[in-house]
Amino acid sequence: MDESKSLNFIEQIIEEDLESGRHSTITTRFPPEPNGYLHLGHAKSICLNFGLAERYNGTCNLRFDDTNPEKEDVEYVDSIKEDVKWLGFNWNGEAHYASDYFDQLYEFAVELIKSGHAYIDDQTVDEMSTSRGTPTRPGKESPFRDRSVEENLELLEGMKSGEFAEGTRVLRAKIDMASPNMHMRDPVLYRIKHAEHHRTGATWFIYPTYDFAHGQSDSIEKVTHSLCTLEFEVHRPLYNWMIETLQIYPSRQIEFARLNLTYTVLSKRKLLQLVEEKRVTGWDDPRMPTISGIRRRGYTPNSIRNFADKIGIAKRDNLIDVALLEHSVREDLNKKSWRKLGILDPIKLIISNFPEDKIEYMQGINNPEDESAGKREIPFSKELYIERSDFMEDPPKKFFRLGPGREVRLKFAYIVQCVDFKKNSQGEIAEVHCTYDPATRSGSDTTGKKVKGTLGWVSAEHSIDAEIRLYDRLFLTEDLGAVDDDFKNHLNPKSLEVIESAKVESSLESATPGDQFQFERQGYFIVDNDSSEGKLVFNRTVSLRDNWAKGKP
RNA sequence: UGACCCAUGGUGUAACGGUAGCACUACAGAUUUUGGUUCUGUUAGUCAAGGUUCGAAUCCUUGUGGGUCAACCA
Repeated sequence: MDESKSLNFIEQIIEEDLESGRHSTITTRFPPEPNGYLHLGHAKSICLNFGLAERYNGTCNLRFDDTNPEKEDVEYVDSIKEDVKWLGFNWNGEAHYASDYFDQLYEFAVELIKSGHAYIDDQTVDEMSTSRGTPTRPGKESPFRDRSVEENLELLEGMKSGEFAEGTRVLRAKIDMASPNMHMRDPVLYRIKHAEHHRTGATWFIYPTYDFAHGQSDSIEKVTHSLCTLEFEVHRPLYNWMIETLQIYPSRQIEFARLNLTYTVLSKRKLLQLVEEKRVTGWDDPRMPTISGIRRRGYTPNSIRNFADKIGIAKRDNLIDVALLEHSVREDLNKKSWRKLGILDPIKLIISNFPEDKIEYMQGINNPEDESAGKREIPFSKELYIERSDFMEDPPKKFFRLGPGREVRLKFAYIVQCVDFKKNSQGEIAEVHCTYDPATRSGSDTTGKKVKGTLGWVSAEHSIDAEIRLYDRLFLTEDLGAVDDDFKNHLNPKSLEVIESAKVESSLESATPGDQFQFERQGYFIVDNDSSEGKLVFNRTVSLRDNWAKGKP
């Protein structure tokens, strides 16, 4: 189908492996630590791992890398599962956990000791840190490095049964303290933690480190291609050392560049700060780049998957323009959303020659991109609301909207001409007075009249009030990776503007949370969960492209 | 001041020794009862210098620039 599409470097590796017969099928995995909410960076990885499995008829596991109990929680496990499902992916079988393998991992540790490849080190954290050396200077071997197998086994057993206090000793691999790769200088394999684990409870007093758990878990699950981000590149020699030394299934680690987005932070640590310091309302604040945030904002699974597709996979560092993300939602929503009329900042428009009590029903096209969406009836009357920005007392030539004497079409309705306007005591426009031409009714216009502008409107009497939350980018700085002061200094103070009483068309009365619409000429909106009986709350997902606003100074 | 990784328009990403293509952005035009959509077009790129070759974005060397690594985090 997409034969013509060029392959990224990982797909090339996979196809080679398939062709050479090295693998007959592939297994990938998405391995989050359940210590926070997933964000767009994870979405890239999810789409990669699950997408590859789909494409090559393989399988993709969901595996929680839960080796650090203090930071982890089931709350995160649940949200991660929900987010993966929301993106439309199904993991193979049940979710897996590194903690499922704690017994096996312990056996591996015993094995390493027996073969002389691991030892218990009693040095303090500081001692170990100094003896590890620096990237430019080799480290020194620990004085405990040559303990006997028996003693090591005994001590490990002691660590396991909780005999020793936290921090008193660790299990280390015996590799090479002079290696130019810091990760090969006798890395820590097990540390003592007398902590409650969200799944294994209090059964363990020792927990494996990432380096001892991750690769082995891949191997246990017979993961063929273990994809991770570039910063793990230096761990690969260790990953392979474990496979060779333990003689276990040879999963292959392949690294790709993580996602960076303009005007966005994608780091669990920083996002956590925003939540904890209440700079946002929570992990699912619609301004957050978390999956739960963008979902609430109105981004669709489809738009995220398309986005992931467009940004590609490579090894070079990148900074993706957030405009590409916005393009992806607009593309998706344009095809699917039903159009509605909604006025964010209303002013009255009164049609002086329209009968006082008359109500006419206009035919509204639900979606010009999809004829099967059909039409709806929209009540039209003498008093309407239009957008404040659609009228100017003294408009420039290129302004295609209303001004004294000017004519515009009211969408799906009549052409009106402005004959007068009134201001309030603050000097703001309060009312615009027009006359309409009955012969210009939409669909049966006999005049052949052409106007430059078409305006949205709602009937004053029939429209319903709504709260609309307009979101803008959370940060003002394009490349937040390049700032050296506190990233929070770059927060956009106007990232949220709440409009308390917008006027929207009456057909929205039955809208429920999660429903998505386009307000014509405005943007895409989703009904928020904060909506209650009689009070709709909309989140603006993204505005429409606006070539007029762009041209203005 | 060591090891490893990376370098293609403004931003991403292809081209696998043989015409540098695609998407986004920007700009211009056409269509339009959304200043939306759609369509057409324009600007714009191989980090540098050497080398190999009939031919180099691609291979080699050197340089330059960027990134990663010194948690009992992942």
